[in-house]
Amino acid sequence: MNLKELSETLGLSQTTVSRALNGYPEVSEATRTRVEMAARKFNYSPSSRAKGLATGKALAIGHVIPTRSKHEMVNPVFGDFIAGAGEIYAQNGYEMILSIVGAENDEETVYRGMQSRRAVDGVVVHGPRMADDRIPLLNEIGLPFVVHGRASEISEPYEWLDVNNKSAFERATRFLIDLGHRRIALINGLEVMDFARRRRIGFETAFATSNIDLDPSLMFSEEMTEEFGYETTSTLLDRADPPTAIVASSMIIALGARRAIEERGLVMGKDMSIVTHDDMLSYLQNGGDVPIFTATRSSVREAGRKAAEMLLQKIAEPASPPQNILFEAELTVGRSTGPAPT
Amino acid sequence: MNLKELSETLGLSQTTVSRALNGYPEVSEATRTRVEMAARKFNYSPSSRAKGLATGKALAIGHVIPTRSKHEMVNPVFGDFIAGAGEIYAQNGYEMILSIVGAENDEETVYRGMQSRRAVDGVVVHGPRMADDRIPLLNEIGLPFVVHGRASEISEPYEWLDVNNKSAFERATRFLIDLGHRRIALINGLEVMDFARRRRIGFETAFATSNIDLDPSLMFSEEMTEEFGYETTSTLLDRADPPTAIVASSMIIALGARRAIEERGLVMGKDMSIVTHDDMLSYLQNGGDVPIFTATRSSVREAGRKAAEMLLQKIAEPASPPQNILFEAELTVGRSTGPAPT
DNA sequence: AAAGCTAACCAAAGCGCTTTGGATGATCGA
DNA sequence: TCGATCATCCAAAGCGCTTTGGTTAGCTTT
Repeated sequence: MNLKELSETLGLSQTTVSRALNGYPEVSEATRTRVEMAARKFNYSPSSRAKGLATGKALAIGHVIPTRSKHEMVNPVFGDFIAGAGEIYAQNGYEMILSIVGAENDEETVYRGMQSRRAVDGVVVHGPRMADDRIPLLNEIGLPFVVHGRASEISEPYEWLDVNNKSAFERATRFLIDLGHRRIALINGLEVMDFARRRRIGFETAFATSNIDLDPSLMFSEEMTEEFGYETTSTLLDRADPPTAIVASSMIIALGARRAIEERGLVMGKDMSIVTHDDMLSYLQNGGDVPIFTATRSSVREAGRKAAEMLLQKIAEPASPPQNILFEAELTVGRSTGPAPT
Repeated sequence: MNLKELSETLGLSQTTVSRALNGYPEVSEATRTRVEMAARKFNYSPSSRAKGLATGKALAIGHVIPTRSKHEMVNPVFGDFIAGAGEIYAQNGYEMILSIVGAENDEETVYRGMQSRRAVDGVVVHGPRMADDRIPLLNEIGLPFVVHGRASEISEPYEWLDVNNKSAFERATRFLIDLGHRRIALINGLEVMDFARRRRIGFETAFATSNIDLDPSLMFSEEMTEEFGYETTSTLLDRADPPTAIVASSMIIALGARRAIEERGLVMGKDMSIVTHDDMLSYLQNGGDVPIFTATRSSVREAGRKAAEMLLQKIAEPASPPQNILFEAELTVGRSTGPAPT
């Protein structure tokens, strides 16, 4: 069923039917309801391609997911993020177009392609890296975008929302210091990723402001897998001078760390304290009345919702100045931390 | 830059330019290369909406992700699956449209909407349930689809690809039985999900064919979270008659189980054996020279690739009979299993 | 009662592409 | 040399919508 057929069935012009369906005022209420009933009855919805062509809008948002790391890893955070964003798109009649891109040089092609094919009205940039070249690119080609995270070393203005990674990790570290810990390890994500760098800086700042020396050999940076958490913690525990606490950059890492700890018959929160960042993923709930892990938490699903809202607003008002939102993570105390063993 | 402008720049008709770009023969090689160069130079690609309107194809595939479970959980498997599918779409000039749907009654609306808006040429059905009503629906409205998994109790033919869950779990269970285990627990996903039921049947079959009684109080079925694996295993270990082995339905569950085991100072593979199903997710590698977990493994990313290929082929040849593919999982032995303690 | 409004509708153009149905000149067979 | 065949190219229609620029009939004004 298309517009023409529907309007013929109703004995009306396409114009009137279109206007009735789109809520224009120059249509009597009587005919409007008549049209709406018919549309429902025949299960008519306007072809999105035709509508897009006529209006010049794509009514779609692109999400480009980079997987250019060693293992072509799809960041587990991503599922929950787009679930959040998807809610907002659905409410506003937008579609979500996903593009998974592996090799580095393809990235520019994908964005330019989306733009020149007019496939999307805007994009969400995932996993920003330091000095990320996607930001100047998108600004240049004039495709509206919002970044989930930030890119250091980029001075031009752009729209982003981020967790305050630095302050979160500074507070997490200080929390451990206050518990008497002095040798604290950081098991972080890859430092090409902007968030990882900010977290390290937060970690270092806590030491600096507490006038405690930090041992650089306790800082690790790799892709955030369970294996990495396990291996690193194992190595740490086998050292002559193991740390008494660990700050981990993700639940997955923390799970690996816990495995190494418990494998040795040690007790988390007693022999070794852990604070982790928790993205509050739906299948990795840090649950219980008292959470397992002490964690800096910030819902990535909520971030997805917010990012989508920002982008839709930017598209509606392209001239408005770029918005920036900084979430503050909350530090929730669980059972994985305790005073430093004496 | 659009077709009209490009053709004017070249001093050619739109027809010729279009044909040159789409590889039609009635264009001289000389002009074809001239056109291609110009297209590249001006970064021209045809508007996907206009192209879609003109050809009647959407050049897009829909993925509808249900999250109607308790925690609105996004199945972690899904990220890797679409990464696989995305590769194939990219190679064939298709776009992937994602729709996350929460409430049950919305599901039909989403599919019908995609169909009547002509937004997609086909869809991939995720997470099939028993007697899944999406299958008759899609057959009825004539939207090409392929199911990742199967739906029992549905007799009409449809296109699917699946892991042989029954045989995998039967083999896993028999493997434990051969090691001398008699009391074996099953920690499974929700049984509304078709795969979970098939796995239980495989589990039961192994017992039946070995003439061993199985204790129904050792079978558990819930959403597959780390917490569920942990709580269930904890309860099991605290029983007077704990099992000596566990068959787990996902790595996430297995991680929870391991936590419960090691928390009690027990050793996995000695005091308690675990076999898990491993979807080979990129961030949950069951790595090492000898894998940590003995597992039935089957790459969900590969499944995504295959599903995409099947669907594109179905779209190209709608009249062809539905294809069905059954992957056989491999059983790889890791360190989580050993002979039953005497 | 004529002029002016307004409410309600409509015909047709246009969005950017593909495709049908020619047109044109060059080449070829006889 | 002349019609036939090819190789190239093109004008225009059509995909399904929105939107511009009307028209028409019924009411107010004065």
